[in-house]
Formats: sequence, C-alpha cells, structure tokens
Amino acid sequence: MRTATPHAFQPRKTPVQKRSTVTVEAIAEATIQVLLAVGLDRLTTTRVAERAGVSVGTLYQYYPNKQSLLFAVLEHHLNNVMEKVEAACEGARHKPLAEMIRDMVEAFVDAKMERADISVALYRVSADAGGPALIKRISQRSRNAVEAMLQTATDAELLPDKVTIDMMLAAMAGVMRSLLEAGPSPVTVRKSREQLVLLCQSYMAAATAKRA
Amino acid sequence: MRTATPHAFQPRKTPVQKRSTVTVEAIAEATIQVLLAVGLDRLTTTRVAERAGVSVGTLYQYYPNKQSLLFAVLEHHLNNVMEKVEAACEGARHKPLAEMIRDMVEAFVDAKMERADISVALYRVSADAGGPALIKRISQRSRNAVEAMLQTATDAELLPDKVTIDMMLAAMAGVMRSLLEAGPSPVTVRKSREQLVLLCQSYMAAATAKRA
Amino acid sequence: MRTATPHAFQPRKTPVQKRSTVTVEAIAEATIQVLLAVGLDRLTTTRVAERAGVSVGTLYQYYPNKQSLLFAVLEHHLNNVMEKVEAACEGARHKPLAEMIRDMVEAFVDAKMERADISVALYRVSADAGGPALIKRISQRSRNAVEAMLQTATDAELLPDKVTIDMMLAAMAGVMRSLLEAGPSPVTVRKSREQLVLLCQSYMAAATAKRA
Amino acid sequence: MRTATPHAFQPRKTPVQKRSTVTVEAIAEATIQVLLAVGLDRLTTTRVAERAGVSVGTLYQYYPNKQSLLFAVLEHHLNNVMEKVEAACEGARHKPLAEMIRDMVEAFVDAKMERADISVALYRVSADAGGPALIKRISQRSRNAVEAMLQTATDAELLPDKVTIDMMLAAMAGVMRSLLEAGPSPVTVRKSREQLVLLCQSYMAAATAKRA
DNA sequence: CATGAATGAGGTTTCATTCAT
DNA sequence: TATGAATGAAACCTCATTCAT
Repeated sequence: MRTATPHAFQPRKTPVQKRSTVTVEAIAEATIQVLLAVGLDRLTTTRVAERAGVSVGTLYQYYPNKQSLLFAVLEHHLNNVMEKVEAACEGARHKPLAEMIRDMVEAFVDAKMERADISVALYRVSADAGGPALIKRISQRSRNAVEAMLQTATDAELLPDKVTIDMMLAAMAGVMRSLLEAGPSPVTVRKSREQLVLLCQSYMAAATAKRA
Repeated sequence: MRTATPHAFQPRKTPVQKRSTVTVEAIAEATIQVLLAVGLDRLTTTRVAERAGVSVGTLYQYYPNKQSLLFAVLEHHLNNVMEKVEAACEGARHKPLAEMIRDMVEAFVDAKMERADISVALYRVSADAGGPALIKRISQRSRNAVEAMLQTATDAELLPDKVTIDMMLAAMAGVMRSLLEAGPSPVTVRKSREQLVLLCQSYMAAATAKRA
Repeated sequence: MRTATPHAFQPRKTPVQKRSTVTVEAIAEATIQVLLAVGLDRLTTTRVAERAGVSVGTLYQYYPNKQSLLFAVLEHHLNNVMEKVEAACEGARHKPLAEMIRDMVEAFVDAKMERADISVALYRVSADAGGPALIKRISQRSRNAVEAMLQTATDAELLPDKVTIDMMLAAMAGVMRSLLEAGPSPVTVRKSREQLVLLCQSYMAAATAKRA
Repeated sequence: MRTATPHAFQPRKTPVQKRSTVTVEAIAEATIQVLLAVGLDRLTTTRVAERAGVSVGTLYQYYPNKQSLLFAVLEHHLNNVMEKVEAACEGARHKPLAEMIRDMVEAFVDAKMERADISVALYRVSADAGGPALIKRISQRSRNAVEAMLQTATDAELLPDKVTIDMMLAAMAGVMRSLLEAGPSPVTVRKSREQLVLLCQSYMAAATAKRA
C-alpha cells in the first residue's frame, strides 16, 4: 500500500443523494467482506469494488485512496464499540464505583465479541500508518464518557485522574486484543470477562484510595 | 508483503563461518536502521541489503524472505525484553507479592523504553500475518517466569491461575503499547510506570484474595 | 520461467470492448516478433509489452503469466496448421487412399513451411512444462480429421485404427521438426515433402493390408 | 538459464585421475536425479552439487556452465541409445531388408524405453539453445550405421539415399517422442513398437522400389 | 584442488490510481 | 456519474557464476 499524504484519509465526499449513500455503504460492507474472506494482504481496491458491485472508478469517487477506505471501516467499527460503551456509561450513572466499572467493562467486551472476526481483522488495519492516531482520537471519547460517569459515583471519595482512566482503558484494550487474537472459546471469554472486570475494579479502587 | 507458507519464517541457514555470522548480524541491524529511518512501508530488501553493505542475494542466503527478516528482528527484540523480565523474576523470588510485581513491571517498562523507537516500529511488524503467533509463543515464556516467581511469594495465600497471569501480562502489554505509541514525555513515563505497578499489584491482590 | 499451477495457462479475460481486442492481438503478435528477434531465452514480458506498445500491466490483464502468453501463441499457430490440414482432409474425401494421404501430407508440410521461422521458434516453447499436454490436445483434432477422411476412401479395404493414425501423425511431426530445425533449402523441402508423402502412403497401405 | 558463448558447451577438462572421474560421474548422475526429482525448471547447479555431494565450486571445475552439464547428460544418453542401435545394425548385416529394419527399430525402441523417464526429461533439455545442433551431430552417426547395414542387405535391389534414411530416422524419433510423452502402458508400447517396425519396413521397401 | 559465501543483473508480477469514453 | 482498460513504478526473489580462503 503506497500511503498518500496524511490528510487524505477522510472519505472524499459526504453523499447527499440516497443512491450515493447506498453505494458508500455497499463499498464499506464489501471491504469488510473481502477483509474477512482473503485477508488484508490480498485486499485490493478492485476486489472490493467487484464485491460491492461497482467499478473501481466509482470506489474512488467516494474514497480518495485505499487507506481511507480501510480507515473508514475501522472508524465505523470503533465508533460502534464506542457507542455501546458510552451507552453503558450513561446507564450506570449514580451507581457505586464497582458497578459502574462492571457495566462499562462488560459492555466493552460484549461489543468487541459481537463481531469478533472483524475486530481481529481490523487489528492489522489499525497498525497501518496513521492508525495509532485514529485510535487515539477515538480513545478520547471513551475517556470522556468514563470520566463523566465516574463523577457521579455514589461512593467514590476521590476522582481518578486522566492518566488513571487512560491506563485502565489501555489495559482493557490490551486484554481484549490478546483475547481476540487467541480465538477463544466461549468459556474462556466468560472467564476473561469476569477477570477483566475484576482487574478494572481493583485498579480503580486502589487508584481512588491511593490519593487519599 | 506477500506472506509465504507459515513454516517459511525461520532463518534459512545457520552460518558456520565467522564471516557469515558477521553478515547475518549486519543484516539484522540494518533492518532496524531502515525500519527507523524510512518506516515499514518503504523498507525493501534491497534497501536493507544496501545498508548492511551486502548484496540482496546475500540477504536471501540467510533469510528466505522479507517476512522472516522482519520476524527475526521482532523475535530478537522480544527475547531481549523477555530476558530482562525473566531476570527480574528470578531476582524477586522469596519476596512479598507486591514487591515481586513491582520489580517485574518496572523491569518490563524499562526494557521496553530502553529502545522505545524500535518497540514502536515493531508493533507494525507484529501485526503482519503470523505475528500474533510469534507473540503468543513468546508470551508463554513470560507467563512461566512470572508463575515460577509467584510460587515463592512469602505472603501469597493463594496462587493466581494461568488465566489471571495472562490477563495481567496482556494488560501490561496493552498499556505499554498505548504509552509507546503516544510518544510520551519522561514524566508521563514515570507516572505511567508507577500506575502500571499499582494496576498489577491491585489486580493480583484481588485475584489471590478472591479465590479464598 | 517459473511455471505456475497448470490451470493458469489460459488467457485471463475475454475482452469485450473493441479496444481490448486490438490490444490482445497486438500482444500476441508482439510475442512472435520478440521470439523471432531475440529468442526465447531473452523474451521478457516487459520486452513484449514494449513491442506491443502497451504497458506490462496491460499485458498481465490479458495473460495471467508469461507461460500463458507463450502458449496462446503456440496454440494459435497449431490451430492454424490444424485448419489447413482439416480443410485438406475435407477436400480429399471420396478419393483413393494414396491421394488422400498426399493431399493431407502436402497441406501439413505447406502449412508448417509457410511460417517456418515461427514453427521452429515454437518448438522450444512447446517443450515448456505443460507443452506436451497442449500438443496432445491439438493432435486429437488431427486424428479425428484424418479418420473421418479415411472412412470415405474409395479403395480402402480396411480402416486403419487409431494407433495407426497416431503413429503416422507422430512420424509426420517428427520428420517436419527435423526438417525445420535443419533450416533446409527449398530443394530439400521439396524432396522431403515427396518422401514424406511416400512414407505415409506406404505405411497406410501396409497397415490397411496387414489387417486383412 | 543465461546461456554462455556457443563454444562453451563441452566439459571443461578431461579428468585423468581416478578421483576426478568419479566426481565427474557423480555430478552427471546427480544431474539426472535432480532432473527427475524436481524438473528442469528447478534444477540449479547448487542443487546438483549438493546431490552429488560436492560443492558448487567443484562442479564448475568440471563443467564450465550449467548448459554443458545438461548437454553432457543428454549426449551420454543419446550415445547410449546410439550404441545399442549400432550394435543392432552390426548384428543385422547380411540379412534381408525387412529383418534389418526390424532389428534396428526394435533396438531403438527398447533402448529408449529402458530409461523412459530420463528420455522424457531430456526432451526439454534438448530444446535448449544448441540442442538441435547436438542432436544433429548424433544423428549423423545413426545414419552411417544404418547405411552401412543396408549396403549388406541380401535382397535390396537399390540402396536408399541419405535423405531417405534421414527421413526414416526422423520419423522414428518423432514417433518415439510422441509415445514417451504420452506415458504409455506396456501394451501400447508393444503395439507401437510393432507398428513402427511396419512403418519403417514399408517405407524402405517403397523407397528402394521407387528408384527402380 | 575444494569450498561455499557473496554477487547483482534482471525477471516476473502486482495493484493503487487515473482518465477517456 | 459510472466504467474499466491502461498505466508503470517498484517490489520481491532467483541463481549462474566467481574467487578468497
């Protein structure tokens, strides 16, 4: 993949007509399908276009380059997870800390597992140049959501600072990745989910206590 | 990068003559240099050979393909980190749990930060096909080292099981990655190091307590 | 030339637009030109594309690999000869055996001599992996044509069986090859043509008589 | 295969010491083995040397280049066949024409079939640049042998001229090639052998008669 | 004489991207 | 807007051959 100038990773035009929207989505969906079917190495723009039932030319009408296509899919996936987490955070307001954490972590794990195959496939995409930046941008949102939630905790004596929250989120992401890449059994998933809850709870407890 | 058959990621021949050994190392070193200088996308075998002061042909005498070259470097790096962690684990035997964890985590963070640039660059390499498998193989070693250490803890009532250790390690890896990819200031590093120690300690404490 | 999987020797796509058809033919023609100009050893896909006035990429749109290109040309040549032979066979129906044979053999020799240079150049191509199979497939056609003709012979008491016909055809091919590779004078060609007719006639006569 | 200058196809030195002779033969034998094992496309000088248990350097002491190695093997094979045919020709002197032909043809077929696999593999070798010349040189010998034999025929009224003999030999070669490349069953071989005898006999009879 | 590490020209093939239709 | 034929830079990798040890 010959990477273009950094600013070029956004979709080219925001479609207004309905037909365009359909096309854009068909292309994004086809990208996932191809990704799962043949892997990132053999994903070509032509193949994606074929699968989407359009010509390559059309593909390039909506995505300025291959990278932007991949990133759009990645972003969509991350946003999807994000929304679930945010929803959980909203729903868990005004609860005790441990419950908050549990709800949030479980929402995260469940969201990721829901499309485990895609999650795994996208790890490789996220490693492409520019990926970390994208990830970072998205993580901001989760931090904000979590932070807002924590401020309403009924039993927290001290609020954890940003570094703490980021650390927890990074730990969650790391555990999740390791889990997904292992291709885990349902049992393993359940156990790991529990343990991850525990990990986050104990850390948050310690972090809020420590300050005191 | 067209990935070959899975078995093809091992170096091709073990050099017997001294001349060869020098060459092999020069190539590996050149790979890192090129990786840091131009990035993975523009790392070509020709460029690596040039930098190493040999011909492409020579490179291919020792590495059957580009992938194996990259993986050799990745493996070397991970082994390096591993050794430091193992050493810390050995040195921390027969101490209280919290101290063990601290020593181990700090060794890990320090080892990673020692060559932060390489660590970051290799994240992309590790995403290549076959990377996760390599990582997994290496992680086994760390789990064993940590497990052996924990068994000698002077104050642990219950030993954490494998899942727990794996979780901790995955969390550590995730945090480290997130940290490294952010290109952190020394201050941030110091703070994060502390926090990561806390995270692991509190989780291990909770996990060992929980069983009881 | 690294030969690919056996099924990969067919042209890649059947062009629909007129522009494409022109391109495909230009490439095939260029292949012959290059073959004659520099020989098989130095025939490269790049050179062929250049000669055809297209880019390499275009070449690979229509031929999945070098081998398929060469085979397409070989097949075309053989088909061309085949058609002449078939026409002769059709035209010689309901004649005495000796005349039939004469017409057929002469058509074969003439067809081969018509593009003697190409014929010779293609012998090397036909030796490539997969060549014999191609030859075999084409030979079926000639056997059928000859067989159909012989059944209408006005004076044949017994029909020769398939083995006999194949033998005659193989002999013809062998003689022709030996002749072409010798780079013969017109006189030699004429003499050899006569003799080959005699060879086939006498063999067929003997073979049909023998059965009786 | 990058072909060298035309004069370079002869073995480099005629070994006088016994050790050398052994080495030379080991290399030749290894060439055949590799040819049969992996095919011409993947036959490399290194592989041959390995199989022969010597280093590439040593191989190049005795054969100036790859081509010469292959041609040495080809020549050896052809000489072997030749000797059998010559012996048959000598043994068939002073017999009637038909018997002569039979003995000779059968010797030829049997000699070829004796190492059918090698015969087939070498067809590709003989197509390499310079091959036809080699073949031609060898064919001279067979023509001479056959000619000498025919002159002693007890019942021949007219001697066939060189063109006639060449034609017969070319036909024989063509039939044999076609037969070998088909990978024939023993039954087919036997039948074809008979038919080839018939073909040659009838042609020679016709050719000698015709002159009259 | 033997070794085998080193050479490096050069071949095949891919695929993101463009633009005339 | 959509199409898809054409582009062509550039990557990977091979292997016959040499020559210092």
